[in-house]
Amino acid sequence: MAEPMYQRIADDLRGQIESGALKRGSQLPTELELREKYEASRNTVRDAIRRLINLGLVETRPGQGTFVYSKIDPFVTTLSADRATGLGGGEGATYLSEVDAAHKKAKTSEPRVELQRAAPEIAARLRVPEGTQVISRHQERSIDDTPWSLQTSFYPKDFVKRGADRLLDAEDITEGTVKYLEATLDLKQVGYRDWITARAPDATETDFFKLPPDGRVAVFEIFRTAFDQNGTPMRVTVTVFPIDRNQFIVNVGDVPSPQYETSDGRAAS
Amino acid sequence: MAEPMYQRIADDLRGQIESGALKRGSQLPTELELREKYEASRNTVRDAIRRLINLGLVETRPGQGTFVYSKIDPFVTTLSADRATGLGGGEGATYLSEVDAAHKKAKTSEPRVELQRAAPEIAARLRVPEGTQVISRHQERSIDDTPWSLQTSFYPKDFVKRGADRLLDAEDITEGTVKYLEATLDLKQVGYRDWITARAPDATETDFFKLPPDGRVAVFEIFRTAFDQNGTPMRVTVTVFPIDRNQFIVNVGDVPSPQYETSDGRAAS
DNA sequence: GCAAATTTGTTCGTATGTATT
DNA sequence: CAATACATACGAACAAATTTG
Repeated sequence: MAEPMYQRIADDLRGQIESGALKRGSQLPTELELREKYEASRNTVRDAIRRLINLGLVETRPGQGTFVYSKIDPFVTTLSADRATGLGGGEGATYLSEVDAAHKKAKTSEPRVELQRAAPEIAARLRVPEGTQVISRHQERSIDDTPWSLQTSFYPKDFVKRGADRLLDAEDITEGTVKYLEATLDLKQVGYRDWITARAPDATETDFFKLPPDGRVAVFEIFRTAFDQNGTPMRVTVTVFPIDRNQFIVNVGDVPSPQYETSDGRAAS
Repeated sequence: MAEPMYQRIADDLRGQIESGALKRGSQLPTELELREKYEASRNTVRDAIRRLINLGLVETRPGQGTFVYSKIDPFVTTLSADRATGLGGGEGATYLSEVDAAHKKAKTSEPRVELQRAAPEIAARLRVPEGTQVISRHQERSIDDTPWSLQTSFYPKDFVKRGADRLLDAEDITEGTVKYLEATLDLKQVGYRDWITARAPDATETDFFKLPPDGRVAVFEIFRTAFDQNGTPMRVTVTVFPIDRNQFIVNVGDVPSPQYETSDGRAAS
C-alpha cells in the first residue's frame, strides 16, 4: 500500500483524462458510481476528485456533477515595446488596441486616485525612502465583461508640485500619462523593466476576478519600473492577472510581426 | 450561516497571518487546539487548514505541526537580450553567468537527444507540418542542488542533413547552439519571441522539481521561438520553471543596468 | 410552478496509520 | 519505546444547487 487509495483513484482518472478517454467538457462518473467502481467510501472518492481539481483537470458543479475542465481562451499581452509608439504592452492606449485586434471589447474603470505611503517593494523600485508619500492611480480592467486585470501606478508625489497636477484627477488621462509627463515635466520615458512573478491571489483579487475561493488559481504580478532620460525611475506600475486567462509575449531583436500561431499551436484565423 | 465554518476559521487564521500576528515560520496551534478554540470537529479544522495550504500561506509537517510558510529566495531570469552577447536570458552560457552572479552553483545535465514527431504546439511555432520529425534536446538544470528548470529545444531534422550533425550528439555544445548553427549552416539568430504561460505541473515535473503532489504549485512554461536572418523559425525552446522559486525580468529600451532592488523590495547586497 | 430525484457541499464522529520528537 | 501531530479512510446525516417529471 505504497500509494494511498485516493491517490490511486486520482491517478487512474488523470490517466483517462490525459489519454483522451475522457474528453474535454465531458462528465465524470458521479461520486456514487466512483465509490462502487473503486470500492472506496464517498469521502475517499471526494479526496481523489479534490486532487484533480487542484491540478486544474476537472471542475465540479453542485447539483450537476464533475466535468473535465475546458480551458479558457486566453488573452495575450505583449510586454516588449511597440516599435511605432515606444509604449509598452498592457498600458493605456496599447492595451486597448491589442484588445481591439482580437475582436474583443475592453473596458477600463475610472482611476481611483489616492495618496499613499510607499510600501517597501514600491519604495525600493521608485528609489524613494520607505513610507514616502506617493500618488497611486488604480484601475480595474475587463474584456467582454470578464474581469481581466487590476493595475496600480505609483508616481512620486513631487510630480504634482512640479506641475503635473492632473495626476491627482480621478479621470483617465486619455493621451496617456507618459505623454502627459513629457509635456508638463519634460520627463521622457526612455525604457522600462518588467519584473514577472506569480503568487496566490489575495481576498480582493479573488473577489474581483471571481476566482474560486480555495486559491487554486494563482495570479501573475508584474512590476513595471519606467525610467526617464536620466535613468531615474519615474513610475512603478503593478498589474495583476489571473494565470488561467492570461499569457504574455516578449519580442527581442528582429521578429516577424504577425503572429502565425496561437497559444495552443493552432493556426490563427 | 452565510459562510461555512471551515471558511470562517480559514479567514480568521489568514487574517492573523497577513496582519503579522503570526510570523513567518512560526507554528500554528495544533489541530486539537484549533478544534477547541473554534468549537469545531477535527475534520472541519483540517478543511480550514487545507484552504490555507492552497493559498500558499502555511505548510504542514507530519509529526511536527502547521507552520506559516517562508518564501523561497527566488532565482531571477532575464528574458530580454544581453546587450553584449545578443543571447537571450535563460539559455546556455547566459544562464550560467547569471547564476554565477548570484553566488550560486548551477548544474546542467547532459542533454538527452531524441528524434520526435512534432506536437501541434511545436509544429506551429517551427512552421513545419504537424508530425514532422524534429530533433529534441532536453536538459535538466539545477542550482545549488535544487531542481530549477526543465528545458527542451526543438530543431528541424533538416539541419542535420545540411551539416549540423553535432545537434544529434548527446553532449553539451559548449560554445552554444546559436554560434554552432551560425558557423555550420550560416544561420544567424536575429531575434526571438518568448511566450509566457503558467499551468499545473504534469507528473514528470512534479517528480523532478519535488513539488507537492497535490498540484498547488503551478509552473511557468515559456516557449521561445528563435528566428534566423530570413525571418524563419530556426529553433523552439520550451522551458518549465516552478513558480514558487522563479521570477523573470524583461528590459525594454534604456534601462540602468545594475539592479537596485530585489524581488521583495529590500536593497540588494 | 412545484415536488421529487439527483448530485455535490458541509459537518460531525471514529479508527488506524505514519512521521517526528 | 512512548507521546505528539498530521494523514488516510470509513460511516452517517443534513444542506444546497440543479435537473427532471
